[in-house]
Amino acid sequence: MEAFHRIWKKWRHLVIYGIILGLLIISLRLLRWKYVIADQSLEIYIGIVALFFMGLGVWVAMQWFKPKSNTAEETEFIPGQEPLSIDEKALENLQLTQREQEVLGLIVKGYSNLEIAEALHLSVSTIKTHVSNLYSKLDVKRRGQAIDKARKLRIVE
Amino acid sequence: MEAFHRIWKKWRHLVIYGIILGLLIISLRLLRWKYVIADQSLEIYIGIVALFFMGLGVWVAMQWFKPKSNTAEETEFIPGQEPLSIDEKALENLQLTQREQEVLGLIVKGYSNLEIAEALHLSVSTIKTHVSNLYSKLDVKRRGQAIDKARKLRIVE
DNA sequence: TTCAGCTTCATACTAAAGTACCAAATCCGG
DNA sequence: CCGGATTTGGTACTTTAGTATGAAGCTGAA
Repeated sequence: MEAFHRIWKKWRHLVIYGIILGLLIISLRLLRWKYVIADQSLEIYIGIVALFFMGLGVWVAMQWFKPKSNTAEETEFIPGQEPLSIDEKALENLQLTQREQEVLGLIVKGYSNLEIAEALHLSVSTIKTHVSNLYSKLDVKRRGQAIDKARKLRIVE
Repeated sequence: MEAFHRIWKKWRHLVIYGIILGLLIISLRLLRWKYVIADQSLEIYIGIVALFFMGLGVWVAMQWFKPKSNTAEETEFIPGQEPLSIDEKALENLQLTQREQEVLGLIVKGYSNLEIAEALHLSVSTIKTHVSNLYSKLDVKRRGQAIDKARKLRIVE
């Protein structure tokens, strides 16, 4: 069972592709089957195909958008610092993760945990986890302190 | 009931898209009744439907992952104004009392109600009263919003 | 493959914040 | 002196915020 789990983890995507191909073939066969079956069945098959391809479209888009993580890390840094720009060095020193920076950005805008969760499509529990870790790294105890510190360190807009 | 509410809040967009999808399918069926499609072009017809719905799926996913636009009100930025000074006019318009201004000043510094009470030699009850009145005048619901609004209105340092 | 770090989510709890309503003392202008 | 606004404080309650802990999946590097 353990071996199966590992194999599944590694070849999951290939299996999904296989299932998709299988479904495609099946749908095509069903379409042929339609020639022998009553006409009204065709509507159902078209609906199935439409649903399936819409789901496929969603999945494809998710694959396209999700792994689109940091490709633009390099920010040109001109010695003469802009007084209103973000202090990249301070940001690096804090070792904040991507999510923590996102959450911090919304906290500064006055979002509640629930609003942050909805904006990022996450659960409130997750937000609380990020917020707690954030406070540890910022060495603060409360939201207001975090906002104040983030502004003083110029790690948010 | 509470759980249902949370789930609804999170997935309501998907539900709406599902309804739209259903309407589209119905319209397709109606189209088929009006324009009889020759058997030879059935495969093409199916292909078009598949492509269309896959595109629709991609679009839905894009909507789903699209970051929410920030509708927060921005302060008018008049060139002649000093960007770092306190906006006295905005302050007057709010009709904040002396105490409320003091409390607001400490709130934006990250003070808790208890800390504010100690700093001003007052009880926490009193601070809560001032804070509540403050929120009413600022038209906000939470501490973070008050901080954000106070900064945007430039009524604090 | 293994492992550390990141992300996600849950439960259970405590602490802080916030609301609603009330009431008393003070201050200040008419 | 009266009355409105301010200031102070309380009780009771609901809502958010925050902590602690555990668990699981994923990813990238060793």
